[in-house]
Amino acid sequence: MHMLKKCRIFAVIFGEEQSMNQKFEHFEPMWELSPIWATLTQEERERAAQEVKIVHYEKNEVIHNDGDESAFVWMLLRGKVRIYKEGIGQRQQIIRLLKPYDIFGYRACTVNEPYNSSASAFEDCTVYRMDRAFFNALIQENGALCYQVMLMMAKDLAFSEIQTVNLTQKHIRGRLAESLLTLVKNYGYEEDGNTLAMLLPREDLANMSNMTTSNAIRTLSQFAQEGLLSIDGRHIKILDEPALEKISRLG
Amino acid sequence: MHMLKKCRIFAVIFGEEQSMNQKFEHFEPMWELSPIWATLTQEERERAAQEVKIVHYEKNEVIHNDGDESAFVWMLLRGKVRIYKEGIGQRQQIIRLLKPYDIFGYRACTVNEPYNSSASAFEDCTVYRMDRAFFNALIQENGALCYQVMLMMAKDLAFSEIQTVNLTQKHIRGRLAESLLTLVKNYGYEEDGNTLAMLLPREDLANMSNMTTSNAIRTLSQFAQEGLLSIDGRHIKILDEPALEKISRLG
DNA sequence: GCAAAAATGTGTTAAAAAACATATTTTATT
DNA sequence: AATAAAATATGTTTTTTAACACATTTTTGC
Repeated sequence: MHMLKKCRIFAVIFGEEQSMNQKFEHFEPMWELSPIWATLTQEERERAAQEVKIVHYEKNEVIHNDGDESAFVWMLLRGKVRIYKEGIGQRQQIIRLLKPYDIFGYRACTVNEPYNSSASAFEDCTVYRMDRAFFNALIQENGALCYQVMLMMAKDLAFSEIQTVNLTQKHIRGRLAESLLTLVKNYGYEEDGNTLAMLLPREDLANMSNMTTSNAIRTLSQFAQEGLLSIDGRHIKILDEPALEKISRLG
Repeated sequence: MHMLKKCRIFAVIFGEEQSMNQKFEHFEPMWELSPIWATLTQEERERAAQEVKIVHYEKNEVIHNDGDESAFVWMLLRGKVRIYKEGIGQRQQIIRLLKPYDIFGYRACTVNEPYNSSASAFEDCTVYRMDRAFFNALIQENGALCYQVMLMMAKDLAFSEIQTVNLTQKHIRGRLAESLLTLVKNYGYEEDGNTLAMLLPREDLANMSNMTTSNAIRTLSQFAQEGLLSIDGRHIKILDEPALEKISRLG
């Protein structure tokens, strides 16, 4: 589907001004960006400053593939990422969507197994990236970090089990309403207070909701006709969230 | 569906002969039954011997309910347990099936959240049961245990994500074949080498495979007609595992 | 800015699976 | 052992959703 392009790797910059003539954004050190890494000791932070790299991915670039030997753990800094699995006949199921400071790729690394899903960039992204060996060394030596990672996994597991039932038992309208509400919860609204702060193609909405693209388009139009939301290209204004919640709940 | 009956609680017996006049089975201490608990220190083992109770559940008894405040972590000793979620219109989705020495209820306890699924006994069961507070104290003080629990969660998470795609994208035949193979993997065969060592009603097979009971019955009959398996009531003989794998793989 | 490609929108048809109906067999209860 | 209840089996109908077709609009790459 999307081609794998060479990603650009830069040395990590923890607050320092860099001397190269390239233009960089500035990012806080990772232990300030997530409670997971706040558990690192001073010594571990120093090692992290050496080990962790900043990497950029272009829009639609594949970050890792289902079945690839796990090699890295990432924390998203800028942009949005989709985690998905290819199912039968190239239909892809989006498992979850990431926003800045979300961590991904970590499950496969903890068990030294291949990734069991793929990740690709919705838009141009910047991440912190660390080697599997470094991550594993940290979780094995630092109990507080291991505990935090376990809690993160517990959240992901709960979401996945709920998702299984949502996707298998709800009807099309319920599944789409559910996905829209998940997007609201994840990315929130623009300043106007009701436009989804996430522009995504209907195909991705379909892949989140376990339906064909045609049905995502059709059902979204229906919702618009019913006054639950309004559509302006990929800009979706949610007009009646309680009604969407009801549709989602009743299947 | 199934009534909640009062469960019978006995003091834990770690290898000692018990003096009461009731008939007990003998179980090894839990640190000999699972690598998870092998991480316990001597001091923790002594506390566990005090804290952990043996509990019995009758066939079809509910062990915990989706939404209940989490209170216990269990390790199955004898019998089989189904973990499931009620979906739309009382249709239940079996999330996974447990066999002796499997641990359950632990995810909700780690995050102090309500259970997000229900558990009930397929047949008369015996378990080791510990309080949430005790379990949480252990994983917070014992890094090796926390690491083991995290690994277990990583396995459950991988299974759940694979399951989501299986259940949403495969057709009925693929889903049923998949479930049968999961049963084989989990419970194995009787001594004859091809009779599934798990007698379960068609309704449960349907609930594992995201289909109606009628369709589970019908599709199973079809498989029998095609010579992939043979049916004798609830005894299922798998005759052509590679063919089932092919059906499962192709959806 | 223009051409090509991709995405959106909408109607129609076909396939899959649920819902329903009902008979038969098995299991549980008294 | 007799009866009731539950589970199994199977055919028919209806609903849901995918598949297909094609027009229109939007985006992308040069």
